Amino acid sequence: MNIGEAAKASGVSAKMIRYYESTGLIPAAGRTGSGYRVYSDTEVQMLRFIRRSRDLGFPVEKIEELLALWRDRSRHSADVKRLAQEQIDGLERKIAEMQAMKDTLQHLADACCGDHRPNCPILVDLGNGPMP
Amino acid sequence: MNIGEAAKASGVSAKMIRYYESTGLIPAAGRTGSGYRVYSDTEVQMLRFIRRSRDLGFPVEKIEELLALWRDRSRHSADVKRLAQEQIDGLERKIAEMQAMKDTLQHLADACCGDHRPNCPILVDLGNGPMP
DNA sequence: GCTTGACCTTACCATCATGGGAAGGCCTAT
DNA sequence: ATAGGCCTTCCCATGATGGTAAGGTCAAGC
Repeated sequence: MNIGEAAKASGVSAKMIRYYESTGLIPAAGRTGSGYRVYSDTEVQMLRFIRRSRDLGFPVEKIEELLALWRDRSRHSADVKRLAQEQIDGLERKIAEMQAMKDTLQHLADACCGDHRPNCPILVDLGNGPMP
Repeated sequence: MNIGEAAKASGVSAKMIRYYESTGLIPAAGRTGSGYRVYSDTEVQMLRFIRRSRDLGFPVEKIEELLALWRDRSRHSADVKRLAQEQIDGLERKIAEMQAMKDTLQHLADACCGDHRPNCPILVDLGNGPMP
């Protein structure tokens, strides 16, 4: 399989496959005589693992740890669960932060009549609102 | 007021004030004879407006529009409300996305016993889970 | 065997908002 | 006068991804 086929099969773009190789997240792929990268099913599975982990929001740094555990047949599932829980907690924090922004904005937007007049509580808040 | 004082008074770091000036988000500040930037209360208020807008998640690009409306005394509040609503919608989308990630992870973590054994449904999912 | 088009390679640039640091100048209090 | 704290500009880094350009390769059709 060349890089384009591996990309289609894994859902990771060719560009990103090369990037992951350059940063050491995945080992350097084999090459044909003319320099094309070659991928086996095993390597494609690893790429799918990475893709799925990215889809769940794990940063590449954490995926490195996940991959190490994946390969380690004597891993403790507690270590995997801990990484997952940390990710859940991080998501929770970001969600709460964005929900707070959204609530504030919704409150302001509700108070704005949104017509042709210049009068606007949203702008008033942005100009005079609470300081950090 | 010099840049350090303006930073303290507005909550925007000196670094970012210079950056906003370099990108044209704010007009170039006046200078003392020796080249120090000088800020008036009006300019500090504009910086606070920016800071508050950033805290509500607006990208700088949108803040440019908000600032223009802020200065425009014949604005239509409908335009402000539209910007706010777009921001609310964007936040909503990101929240939903992250909530879906979190739910999936929670489900997987709940199924992982998290002990010393290597057996782990989280890794199984990452390796074989749904394709994009 | 030659052309064509699709693919591969590397290398560089851009994003977006922010921080870090270096090298050098200015200002104020002692 | 000197020390330390502020200012200036300039350059680099982040994180994950996309774009583009210049050049090599492969496979299919003629």
